[in-house]
Amino acid sequence: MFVDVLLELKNKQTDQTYTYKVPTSLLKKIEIGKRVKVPFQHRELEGFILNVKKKVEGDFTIREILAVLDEESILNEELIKLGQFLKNTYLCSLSTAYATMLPKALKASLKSKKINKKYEKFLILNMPYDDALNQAKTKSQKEIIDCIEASSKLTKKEAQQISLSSVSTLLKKNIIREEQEEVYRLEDKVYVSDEKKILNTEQKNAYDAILKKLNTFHKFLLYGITGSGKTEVYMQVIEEVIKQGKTALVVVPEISLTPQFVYTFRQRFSNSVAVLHSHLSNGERYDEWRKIKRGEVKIVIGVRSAAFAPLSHLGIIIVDEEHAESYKQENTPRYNAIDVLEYRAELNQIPIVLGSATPTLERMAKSTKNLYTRLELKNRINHQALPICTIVDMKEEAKKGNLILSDALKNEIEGALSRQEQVILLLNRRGFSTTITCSNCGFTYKCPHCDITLTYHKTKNNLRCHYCGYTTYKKDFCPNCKESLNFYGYGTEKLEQLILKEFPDTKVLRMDADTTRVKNSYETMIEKFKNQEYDILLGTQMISKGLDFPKVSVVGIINADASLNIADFRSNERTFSLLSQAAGRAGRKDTVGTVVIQTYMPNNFILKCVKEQNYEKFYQYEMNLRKKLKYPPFYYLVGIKVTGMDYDLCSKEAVKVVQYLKKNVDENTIILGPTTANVFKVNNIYRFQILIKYRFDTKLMQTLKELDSLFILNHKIHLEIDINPTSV
DNA sequence: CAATGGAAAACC
DNA sequence: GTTTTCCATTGC
Repeated sequence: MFVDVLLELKNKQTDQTYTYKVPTSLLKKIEIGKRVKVPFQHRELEGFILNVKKKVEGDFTIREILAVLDEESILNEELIKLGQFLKNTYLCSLSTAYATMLPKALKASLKSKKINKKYEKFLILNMPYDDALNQAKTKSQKEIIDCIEASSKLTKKEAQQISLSSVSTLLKKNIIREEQEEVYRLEDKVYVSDEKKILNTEQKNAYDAILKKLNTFHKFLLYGITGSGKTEVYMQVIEEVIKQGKTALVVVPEISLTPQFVYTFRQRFSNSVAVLHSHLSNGERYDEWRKIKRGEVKIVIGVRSAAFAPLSHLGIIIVDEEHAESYKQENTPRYNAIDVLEYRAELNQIPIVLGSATPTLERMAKSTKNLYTRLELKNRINHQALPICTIVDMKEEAKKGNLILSDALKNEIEGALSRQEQVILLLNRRGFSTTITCSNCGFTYKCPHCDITLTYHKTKNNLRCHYCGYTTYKKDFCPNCKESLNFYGYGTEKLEQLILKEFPDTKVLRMDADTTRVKNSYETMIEKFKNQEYDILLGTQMISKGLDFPKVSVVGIINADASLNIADFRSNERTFSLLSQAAGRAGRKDTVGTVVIQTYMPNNFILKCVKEQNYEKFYQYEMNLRKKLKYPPFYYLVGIKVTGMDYDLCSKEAVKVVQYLKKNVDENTIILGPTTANVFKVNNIYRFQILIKYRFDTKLMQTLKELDSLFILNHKIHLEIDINPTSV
């Protein structure tokens, strides 16, 4: 018997299976999807069995498998197909695909130590209770025996808390023995059960429409404004799916910031929920993965990577906040979780529901062509009023000397604070000031490795590059001419300082990449703000996703222009969605919220749409623009980055890539570039980019594959192909 | 004509 | 990914 093994080398050169012979001793253990240890040149490597066969063709020496590493198969038929899907769609190697799909604990890593299953030791009586009690000498020994008898499983840890020495005495005398059992690292908490809510007409219609399509592959777009009760629709559909003996996969943009969402599910479905998010340790993630694999849970809630959760008997897939950009992975494999999930829905012949208050233009457009069935929730449950939105002209404010905080926003903050309500301020830039320049000689602090100015962080009094992490210390005077330095631009640190100056007695919580580095700090901060330990929450856009605080009545957008001015075809969409989401959060329970948007472009059309909360208007405007500029949903995009340490070589190769493409793609396909990337040097690596726009091109995929293979062996130039990039 | 070094190919 | 092979250049 022979097996085809995919080695754990993520190199594209070795992206093929190698054939090994199975020694008779291991014949019984052989199964597709298990990992094996094999000899490869002078080393031992791990790999997956992808095929079992009786005959071998081809001219090469065959070596034998050394060991089978798994008791149960890791990759089932569906996961194997998902890996191939990733490879074919995003042009990555198969081993990279599987490495992305599986928990890191399953990878053979030489550097970090291996992550194993966790075991807990339990104590068990070695003889009848009465005999044990008779043999016990001391009071604490008797107490331990009592405890073992009383509880079905007493852990060694618990017993040792009574008396460490007694435990060891009892063990030595063989009165008790210890046994170990595999345990999961994340404890299951007990939740108060939550009653299912009665759906309103709109929700009921959506619910009915989805139920009608259970057990068929069907795509839904659930377009419901914030507070319209999408979650309740999801939950009741899932309830029905579980009743039919199937499972559900729910994908969300970021769990740490939506504890409420998970909490509600746990209340309703108690322990049949597994959660996969980015803040789990490798061990915890491995445990959750095994729970899912073993069929111990009915529902999985997770972020992007949960698209690969090994659930069997899938009955429904739900993607919440469909417009979120975190569904696209920005490094290899550059997959989009929604594409993967749609493929999975098709494989399983089940419905997929994509929900959003501000759907992406692509999906909204497809729903008008009935490629998605659109379900609409136009009203907020309980008919809560939408927040009042004000646009403040910062040009006018600047004349008054208000560069960061407008009078209008200051008044709103004051009002909210006096009513014991909370405030959220959004500023999408961390640090204190973005540029430090000498007005005398023009010196500016710049990163020596990147094409970017350094951001000053006052709390640590250092200057940092937000691209490569380079850090240096600030001198008090210009290092060039000894004159004094000027600070330009502002970030969250400066805003925090200003707020504390303006409102001295308030408690301000700053959340950005700098304050949330420690594990669980997101969760604790969000929890503390919710418990009203703070009055004002300020932070970068990490706080804009899925915020749900009943006591927040004022949301301030400090610099709305920052996201509008980004040179990217999606910046309008991003801004509209970001501001609408933030606005939707203000005043959710009984208060009418206020949103203040500060801008230097008060007449901007997108901002007006936000103010009116008019998605339709935004949609029409933006679709027009996209059509004119030949962007999605009218054209598909492929981005290519040519990078390398040698500027000239890089530039030459980028030109060659364009020439190659022009020769080998359909004549209607548009190829733009090469141009230098936005930040043309990062970490001393120069970056050129090429953009492909196409509608139909039967040759393109094949051409891209060939192009990719041309650069596999080139160590000086790196080529990265991004299929359907979310930004350019 | 051997020694050296970097690129390409092979690895089952 | 590491090791082996190949080939051209360099050194004496």
